[in-house]
Amino acid sequence: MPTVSSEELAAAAGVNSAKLRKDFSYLGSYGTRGVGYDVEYLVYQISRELGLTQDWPVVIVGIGNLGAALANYGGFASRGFRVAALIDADPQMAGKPVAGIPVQHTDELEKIIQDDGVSIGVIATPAGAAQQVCDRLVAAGVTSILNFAPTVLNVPEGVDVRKVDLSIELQILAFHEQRKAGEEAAADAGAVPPAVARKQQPSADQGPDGDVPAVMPA
Amino acid sequence: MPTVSSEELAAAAGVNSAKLRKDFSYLGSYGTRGVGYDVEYLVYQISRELGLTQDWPVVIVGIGNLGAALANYGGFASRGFRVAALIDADPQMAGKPVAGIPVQHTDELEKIIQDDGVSIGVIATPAGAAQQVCDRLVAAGVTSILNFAPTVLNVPEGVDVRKVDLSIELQILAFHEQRKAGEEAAADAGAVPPAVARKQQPSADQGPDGDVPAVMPA
DNA sequence: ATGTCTTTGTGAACGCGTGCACAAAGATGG
DNA sequence: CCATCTTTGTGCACGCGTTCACAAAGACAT
Repeated sequence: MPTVSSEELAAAAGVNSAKLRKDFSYLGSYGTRGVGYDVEYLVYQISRELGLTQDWPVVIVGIGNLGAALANYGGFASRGFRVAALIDADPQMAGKPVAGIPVQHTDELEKIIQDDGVSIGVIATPAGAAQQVCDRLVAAGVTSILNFAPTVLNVPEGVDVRKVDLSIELQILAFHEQRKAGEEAAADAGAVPPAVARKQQPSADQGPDGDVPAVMPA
Repeated sequence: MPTVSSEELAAAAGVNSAKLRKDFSYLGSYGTRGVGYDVEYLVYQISRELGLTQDWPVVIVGIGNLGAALANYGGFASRGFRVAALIDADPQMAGKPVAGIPVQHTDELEKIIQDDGVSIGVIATPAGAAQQVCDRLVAAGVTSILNFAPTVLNVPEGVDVRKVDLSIELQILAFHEQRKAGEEAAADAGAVPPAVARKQQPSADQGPDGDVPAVMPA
């Protein structure tokens, strides 16, 4: 029976082994003292907890460059996601296959969602259309939305929205870049405030978004 | 002179006003007691600190659907980013304009980076090509890389890498979705461990990635 | 000038997650 | 069956960020 110790896993992931064990302990006692964790069993338990064993049908609305890129993205299937439908407002797109899936017109949106029991929607439309699409998704029964449009969406209670702003990642890189450049100049007495000064961790940890202030101008 | 109080800003951003003031204080004392912050001045100071006032030339390597989507993305220009070049390995792409910018062949990579003094590179290639592209970017002088390919990149010390995995965001939504569905069933005595149980904050805070365990199987 | 009122900037307390360190558990060998 | 060795699971302490609460500062009216 192939096993791993928390120490091995921690080293591979670049985290502390105690933290890893404590995290696992929240899922239950799946390890064997003196031996470690049964790899196969552990993978199954974590997969189950994260929802990877379930089938998640998703719809992608807005089949422009980004929508097409998402439809072609290979990483979804292996994580339990299934592209149930591609939807676009342009009648010209209707029927045209993208990533092997025929694009359907926005008129079909409600029907698709209800028929397939879709609870997760991806919005890759222009900013102007996002809120409207969002409202229709929610009305049709979607309760989780991944938003790529540069707009803040208003949703009723109980609906989750995650916003992906591609420029924010660049922003963070530029922020560090700037700091690299000004490092010598700013080296004199505390010119760099503590909360902003810390650079990334020694280990491979890109630390969510933490090193950049939360508020920023449009 | 248009001003805002920390209280107003905090309410708009959904954060605590004290935290906001403390954050601002790291940048300096830009407020006026009894009045608030001069909007224009504050925006300028924050922009400058974040590097928005600088010009950041970036190159995008790999002009598939995703690369094209990035090239067309409007949010870059307003944040100080300028697409210096689009690069692709396919000779067929060379010269073809995407988002008004002609695509150049990978052979030109080093020259472009050095000529334009590019320090930020975006990798939107297939996974197989990513490390190779990365190495060339770094060798040519790039010190910050935004990686969309589903691979972990190896880079020398001093080079920043941020990885964007589009499926992780879906993962997080599915995780919450699963919890919503199983909520009634799991309502009995502590079936949901504390660290995993907490849902999103009362205020509009999608909280980086915090509510999902850091380690997960491939 | 003096007083009042608003809002900042920050010292201090609180809370939470991380890491340490160790006892308990189980495997393995004699 | 006992001793030893490995590795888990976790109580506890530390550190850091968030929040509270208030004194200081400045605007504005009288």
